[in-house]
Amino acid sequence: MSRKPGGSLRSLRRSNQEQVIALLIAQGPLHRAELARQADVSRTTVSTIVSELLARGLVTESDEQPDGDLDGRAGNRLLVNPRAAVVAGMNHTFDGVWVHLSDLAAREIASSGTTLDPGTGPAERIEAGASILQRLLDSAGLERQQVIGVGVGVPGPIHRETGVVGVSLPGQPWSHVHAADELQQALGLPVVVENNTRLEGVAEARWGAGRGVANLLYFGLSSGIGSGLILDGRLYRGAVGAAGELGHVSVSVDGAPCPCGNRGCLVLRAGLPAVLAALRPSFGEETDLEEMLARTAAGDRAGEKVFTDVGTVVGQVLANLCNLLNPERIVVGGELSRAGEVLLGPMRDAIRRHALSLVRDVDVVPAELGLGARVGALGGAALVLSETPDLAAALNRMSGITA
Amino acid sequence: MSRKPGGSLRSLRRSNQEQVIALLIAQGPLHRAELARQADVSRTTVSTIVSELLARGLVTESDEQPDGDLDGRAGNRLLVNPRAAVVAGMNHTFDGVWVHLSDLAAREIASSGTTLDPGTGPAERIEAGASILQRLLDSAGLERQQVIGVGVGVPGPIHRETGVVGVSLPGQPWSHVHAADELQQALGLPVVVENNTRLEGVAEARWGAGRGVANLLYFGLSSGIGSGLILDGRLYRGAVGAAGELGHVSVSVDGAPCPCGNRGCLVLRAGLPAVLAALRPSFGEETDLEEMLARTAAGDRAGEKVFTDVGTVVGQVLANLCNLLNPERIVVGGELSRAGEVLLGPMRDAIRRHALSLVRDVDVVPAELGLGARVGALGGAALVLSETPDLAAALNRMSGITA
DNA sequence: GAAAGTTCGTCAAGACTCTTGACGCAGTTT
DNA sequence: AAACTGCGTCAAGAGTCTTGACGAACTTTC
Repeated sequence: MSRKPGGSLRSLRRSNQEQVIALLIAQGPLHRAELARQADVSRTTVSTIVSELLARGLVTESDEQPDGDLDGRAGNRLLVNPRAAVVAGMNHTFDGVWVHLSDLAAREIASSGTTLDPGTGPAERIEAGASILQRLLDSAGLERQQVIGVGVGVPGPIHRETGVVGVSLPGQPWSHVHAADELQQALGLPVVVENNTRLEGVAEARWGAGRGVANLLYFGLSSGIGSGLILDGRLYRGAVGAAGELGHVSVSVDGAPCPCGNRGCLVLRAGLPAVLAALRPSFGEETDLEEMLARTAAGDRAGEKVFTDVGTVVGQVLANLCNLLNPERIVVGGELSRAGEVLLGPMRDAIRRHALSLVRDVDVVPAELGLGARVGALGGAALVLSETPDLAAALNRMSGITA
Repeated sequence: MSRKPGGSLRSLRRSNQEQVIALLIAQGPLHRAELARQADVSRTTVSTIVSELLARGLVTESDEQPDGDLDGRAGNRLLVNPRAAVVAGMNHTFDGVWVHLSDLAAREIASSGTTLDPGTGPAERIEAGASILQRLLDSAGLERQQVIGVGVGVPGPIHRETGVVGVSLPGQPWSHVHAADELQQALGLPVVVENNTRLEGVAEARWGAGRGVANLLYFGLSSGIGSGLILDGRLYRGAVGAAGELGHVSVSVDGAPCPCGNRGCLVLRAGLPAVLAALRPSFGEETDLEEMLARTAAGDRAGEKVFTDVGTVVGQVLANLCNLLNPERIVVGGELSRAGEVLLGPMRDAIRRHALSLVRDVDVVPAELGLGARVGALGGAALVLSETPDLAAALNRMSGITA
């Protein structure tokens, strides 16, 4: 099925090493006797394994005292060396690129980004990302080989097999770029390429409004409308990696024609340009989104009306989606999500009205991690953490720490 | 993460046993040297493991000659004893109950069913299923303990945690029955309860029109409209087990009101009663579905029109669904699927028109396994096969064969 | 038809890993 | 201070796998 579990005696040893590492990653500081109990091996065996891992620098001995709540001698607590191996996320948006470094326990090590001119080409963007990554690694005193993988976000749909970015809007820098290959070459590290919006969903699922939820829909409401589906705890991509394109779900069969070829697409009703167009008549051409949101929140009737309409139409789509996927929670992100309850309220109402009673008991909550390229970079790191089949094995393959 | 892979020396042995069993289940007859190569252990070790498994009756030595295509001595080929462990499926429909017995290599051992009066209550239905199962076991010379699990289909949605059947239509026998508990007690075996339609999807995914497809939508078009989602190779259930209720997806926001509370539900346009109502004016009250389908297939224009309309409306829903889930294939089953191309053609057209170009490259094919309770019973067995985390381990837990 | 070549299955000896039981140590309770 | 509890390590022993060798069975070549 998976990796060979047994095999020779040597692999038994390796397997036990990995189990010790996995326990330390998952549960933090533990002492040898506790490891022995949980791994169901003798304390002696744990001792020999731990001493080897200590020698290789993969784990370290913690000197904190564990607030002894039991009798007897307190054990020497061990933890995975946070410097032994890390994961990275890198998110390319239209504005720029952000890079995030995390340890295996999902704690931030470093995070940084830069803005880029809209005209910047993909090669230059990749270069910028690579140099930020290198800078973060240097400042943390880490070697390249200690990066288990990089989760990279780019705009647009990504073909699952080939890693090529498809076209969503014409004129965007990444169209038809073989992103997986180019990034792999530029970074010299294992790379997973994903859509920005999906990565935001992955980030919310691990650190944000979707913590601990197995079936989660992240709904990104911005100039485009995309989504990230976390189903049974894992990111769902679809056959060619195009799952979650909610913007072109049709909300009225004979609605306005959309550049995509379909009619009545949701994005024509609820995308940022459409919403701005609906707000302008009441607020004037000069007002920016920020202020329109503020005035709507303060009670502006015209603004409320616009967001009620948007929330209702989105809620109708979400109701159908609840019938189909029965998610436990829907996390709403993207620029428009800053409208808050004036948008989420009507969404909840529409779901309550249109979804089956069995599935309508779904949380609809705003995203927690904010906006911008950083969120997707968090998601990239989270994706590597969740999709590396065995983090412990990956860590165990690290030969040792040089420093 | 999963089962402890290493542990003591004893568990190393067990782990190697399980790997040998897993190879034999997955690849059929193999000889010892081949097992040794694939399991990456020495031939000596395989020999000792195999001799123990032979003694316990879990594997048998095949006497067929393997058509030696290589030099050298031919090995004695081994195979899992088909009598060592089996899985069962049991499908309760409105008409009756069907039971299916399969070995671990997914080969049919026995299959049988009976019809039941529509007024029959759940307890009696369970009793009928249990006695058929017992009869099949007896005729195959199998003990109860050799059944790894039973996948049971019942009509209506099933709550994931509690196993209680929810209400879809009033007056159906299973409403509010705690199916999981009652079946478990009656059968005295591990039970997984699922919705009929989902099990049909699972059956098509393993043996029918969805073989080898990781992302599959089974679309059941009958008096109700349900679906089974196979996502990344596994049955998707949703947060409370209600995923896939496509019948009450709304196709027009201000359509006719539906008993479910929503408006414009798909089932009001494409469910069997609605289709029959649309066909009657042209074919008369006395004609049955069978004949109407035959005459439509023979070129009846009025019939064609009805199925074109149904296919188009369904296709519009499926197009949205393709945008959301990007499935690789859609398998259409249920009674109405017998209409064939006159229904599937318009579905394909609608998908081509309304879905994004990235996702519209989806196969739309008819179900292959036919209709009736038997298909769901096949699916029940398939579900146990696919959801038993480690079949080899389950088999290895069998103490030995009595006969 | 015999000899050489290839591969299978098994045996005995040796290597490696884990466990058992004992001991000293560190901290808590009496 | 003494007793108690639990941690970490050591030495001896048990268990599993591997190595290298052998005879057996089948194919190819002379």
